[in-house]
Amino acid sequence: MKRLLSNIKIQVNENLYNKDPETSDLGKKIIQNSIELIHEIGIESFTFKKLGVKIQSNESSIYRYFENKHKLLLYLTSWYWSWIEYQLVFNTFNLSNPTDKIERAIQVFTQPVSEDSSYEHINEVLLNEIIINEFSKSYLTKEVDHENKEGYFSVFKRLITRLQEMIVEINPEYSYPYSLASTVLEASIYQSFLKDHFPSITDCSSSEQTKNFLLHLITNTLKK
Amino acid sequence: MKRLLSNIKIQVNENLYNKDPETSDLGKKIIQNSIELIHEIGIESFTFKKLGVKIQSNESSIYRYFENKHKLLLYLTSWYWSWIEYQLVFNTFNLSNPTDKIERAIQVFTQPVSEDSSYEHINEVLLNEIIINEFSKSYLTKEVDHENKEGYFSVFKRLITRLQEMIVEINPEYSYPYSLASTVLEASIYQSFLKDHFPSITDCSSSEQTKNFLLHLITNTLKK
Amino acid sequence: MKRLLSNIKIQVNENLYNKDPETSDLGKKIIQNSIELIHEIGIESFTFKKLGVKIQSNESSIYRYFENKHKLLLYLTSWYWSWIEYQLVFNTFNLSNPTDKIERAIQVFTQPVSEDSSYEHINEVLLNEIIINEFSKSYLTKEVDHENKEGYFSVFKRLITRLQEMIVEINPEYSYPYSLASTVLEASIYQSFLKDHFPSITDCSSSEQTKNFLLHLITNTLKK
Amino acid sequence: MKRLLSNIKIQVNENLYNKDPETSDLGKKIIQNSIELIHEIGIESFTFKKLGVKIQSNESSIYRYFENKHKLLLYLTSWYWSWIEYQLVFNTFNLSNPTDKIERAIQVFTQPVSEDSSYEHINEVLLNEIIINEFSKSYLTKEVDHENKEGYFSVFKRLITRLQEMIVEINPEYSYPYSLASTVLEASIYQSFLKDHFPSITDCSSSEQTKNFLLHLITNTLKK
DNA sequence: GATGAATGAGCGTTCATTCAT
DNA sequence: AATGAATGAACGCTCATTCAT
Repeated sequence: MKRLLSNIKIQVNENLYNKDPETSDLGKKIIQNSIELIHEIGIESFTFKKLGVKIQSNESSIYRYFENKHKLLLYLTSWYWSWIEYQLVFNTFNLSNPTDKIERAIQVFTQPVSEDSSYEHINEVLLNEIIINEFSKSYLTKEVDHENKEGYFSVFKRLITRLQEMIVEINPEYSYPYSLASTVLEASIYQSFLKDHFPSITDCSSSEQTKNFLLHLITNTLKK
Repeated sequence: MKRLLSNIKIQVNENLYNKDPETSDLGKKIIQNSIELIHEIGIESFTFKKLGVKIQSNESSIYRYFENKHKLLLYLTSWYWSWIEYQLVFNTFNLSNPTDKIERAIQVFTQPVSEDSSYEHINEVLLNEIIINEFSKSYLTKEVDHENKEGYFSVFKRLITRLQEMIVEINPEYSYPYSLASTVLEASIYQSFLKDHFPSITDCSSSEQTKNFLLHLITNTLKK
Repeated sequence: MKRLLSNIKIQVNENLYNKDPETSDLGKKIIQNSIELIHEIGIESFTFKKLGVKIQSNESSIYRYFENKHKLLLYLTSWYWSWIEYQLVFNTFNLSNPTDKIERAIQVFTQPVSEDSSYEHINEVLLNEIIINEFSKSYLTKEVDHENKEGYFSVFKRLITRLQEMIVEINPEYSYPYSLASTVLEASIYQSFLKDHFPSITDCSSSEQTKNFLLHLITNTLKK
Repeated sequence: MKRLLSNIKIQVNENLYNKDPETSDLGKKIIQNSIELIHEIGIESFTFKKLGVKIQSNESSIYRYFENKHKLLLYLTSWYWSWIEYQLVFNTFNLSNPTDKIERAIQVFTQPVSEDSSYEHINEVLLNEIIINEFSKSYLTKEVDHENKEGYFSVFKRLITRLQEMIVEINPEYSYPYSLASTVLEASIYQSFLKDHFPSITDCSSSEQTKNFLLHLITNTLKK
């Protein structure tokens, strides 16, 4: 057992915000309402102006917390992946059988999200849908390399590394553990999107099916 | 052998443009330069204004061809997938062995793109990179369902269906042929992105490796 | 009996058009459809582009007939007033009693317009509503003095002069025959607008009432 | 004596502005300069861009006050009619003779406007000319019914109602008090326009004459 | 004569952001 | 710390018009 849960309080790279939104009511209001608003209108249409109207506060107040909407999106996605990592570690802790571990991991990635009462101002269900619809936009930018160096994606990469480690445990000789891990995590998001918008090119019409699809994929691929 | 090559001249859904850019010099100039410009600065920063400057023409002239930059992106991605479909069909034509077919298919998806001299005004190499960086933004929008109904993504879906058919040929009992097909095509793009920007979470540092990774994944998954 | 009907064929100041729309099918189509379109969307939203779409012809073709939409509006309003003048002269011809004449005149101005089959491509009913809604915009411009010199409003002024002459016939000593004439003609349009949009500040809810209101106004005012 | 002066501070329907221009220096500057600019170039040519240049401020700042130029025009005309109403009430207050009242009313409508020092940033002389040239455009639109419901024309309608009440006082049996009131107010504007641009169809070459014309018209019309 | 293509100019608006309080 | 006001910049688009055929 190596690293253990470094983020119990769900920490997020502190360069993603000017002022930690967790430290004030306005900050929490910003987080809560930005999740609702981005979910509702999409990140392209989302503006600090509109968020300001929603929280009945001037847009300039939001700038005290986040430099721009892109940083806010990075904050939200980082929080999400941190929260998922927490669940992954928690759920695979103490399991010795590598296959059981992988199964649990896939379960964490594919099971329907339900609200986590520990974080009152965060609606994890909506946040999950934001991940599905907006996460890739957070790295498909011209600034990705710079932002990667700043560590804005480190939680996400650590999550994939954890999955890769489980893969290696099953088959240490497999040549593409990282690629398999990243493909599986991406697929868990992607199939979810297809289910809702392009059902004709997916067989996963439930999270159960997605889980089975990915589990079968991963275990078969790793068979020696 | 069912459908044969329906798009030799690379046809694109005609609702994606106001006026077919293939029918005039200005139109071709728009295509050629938009590929270069989107590749260079990304779709977010890309505007008709900037394109107008680049082609030394007023942005209003571009509106004669495309309603907005989103439609232009859809045009370019549709063109790309149509071109890939052409290669897929061409390369798998007359092959009787299903495994050979799949191998060829994966090769088409993963091999480095080289310029196709048949389409002078289109730089397929740049276009491929646009697909990697921008394709997902073309459907991750609030309008996706409406645009899907309009048929803007039909080429892409048909391509996945072709791959799915090959998968079924290999193992007719496999439960997730569509999901496997869509996952593999998405992975071919995704791993390409990771190679360039997040090398720490992929093992594919060459197209050869991506091909082997996906081929191994697909064949192992389909083993009975 | 002085001037008689100078415009049997409803002539319009020839500087209002580049090419007489009466002389070709396209020209008549332009007139007919511009009346429908201006009536439907108002002169502000009306453009040659939209008219071009409606008549399935390029906007540039319309420029061969009219310099711009303002000239077209002037053409239509001139035509209308010419047509009204024709009816006025026709209806008051041979009447010797000045009071009868005035009554007929008011009737011409206030009675509901019905289509005149002599002019197939012109819908007089719609044109009348255009007058009500758009006529004042044709002269409330910075170019009014220049356009007045060009004679673009001469039909309208001649019409008022005809009414003024009738007023003088009734009471040659009345000091404001022109002002009374112009006020009455304007009121006939204005009350019509109020009836439809500001009913709380008019008592004329029918053309009959408008006629009586104006007739009473004019005759009482002229009483010695 | 019924209602008394409800607008001493010249109130305007608050839906006509985003932010009350009276509450800041920039707001007053906008009002003052928009009056000058609309007077100079007309409402068609008037744009927020040009106004921005004139007040050396960005056009976007003007949007903080007014949604668009049409709303600004409605604001100015509402202000004007409110100011006229104020004068009407003030001048007819305490008069018991109905004929005297009407005379005063007509005088208010026709006398040359002179600057009112109480409102420093408003040039009433120019504003009066704007009314003459642009007021009708404020209601001759496709949105008039909706805007009427919003109450944008209530001051104007109240003014006409006041005049109508005076008319009824003189002759309670007269059938068209509203139409007479609206005709007279409209005529006071219209004759003013004719005087400047179509002198051949008016006899009113001075405000004195306009007053006499209207006074004679109204009193004769109301004679039993 | 009629049309299709192209274009310059500018409109109305929004955005992200800064400044002053 | 939070906010209201102000702003520069640019976006997406339409308009009126001209040119070449």
